[in-house]
Amino acid sequence: MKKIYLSMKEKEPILKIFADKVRSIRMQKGMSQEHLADLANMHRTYIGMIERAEKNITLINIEKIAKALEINIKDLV
Amino acid sequence: MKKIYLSMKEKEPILKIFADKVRSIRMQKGMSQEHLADLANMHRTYIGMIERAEKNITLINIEKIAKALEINIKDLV
DNA sequence: TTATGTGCTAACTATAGTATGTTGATTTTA
DNA sequence: TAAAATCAACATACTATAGTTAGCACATAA
Repeated sequence: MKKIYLSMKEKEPILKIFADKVRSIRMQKGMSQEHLADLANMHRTYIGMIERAEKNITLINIEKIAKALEINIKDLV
Repeated sequence: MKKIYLSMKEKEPILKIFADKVRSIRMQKGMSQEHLADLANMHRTYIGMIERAEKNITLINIEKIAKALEINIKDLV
């Protein structure tokens, strides 16, 4: 039997808000997804998934991204 | 072979901060873990784990707890 | 063309989320 | 004060999904 992986296809509003903030702040800083990923010690494609609101990110990773973007966590939620 | 479940034994600072905020706001409102769990549509023991900083909570659940406590997400992070 | 940036599928491993049950401490009430 | 009820810690253990990665497609730029 084939497993199906949807992972957040329906785009929870809170994830969409988070996603948009990450993307807009990253672009403001002229940073590529890959560069942000390196700074946050994450994988390029994971940042992509976050910015497409496809993953329900955990608090520890929210903090990692905030640090990489040099902003306060509060400004991401 | 026996599986070992440690789940966040080392208490990440960010989780501890979150945990303490949930607990203090919950107690300020004279609410039991069980009552908060009901309001947030979660299990009693899960709230306990969060308040002991044993789980790396996801953004959707952060929002659920904030709503149950009638506060802004920003005040939890 | 070659390099850079992103989207997207797929698949795997680690762990978050859910739940049951026991213990012990404190509070309430009979 | 004994019993009953309430509250929370903690040990398991299962299932769902977050986290990580490889690889291909398709732009646009240089």
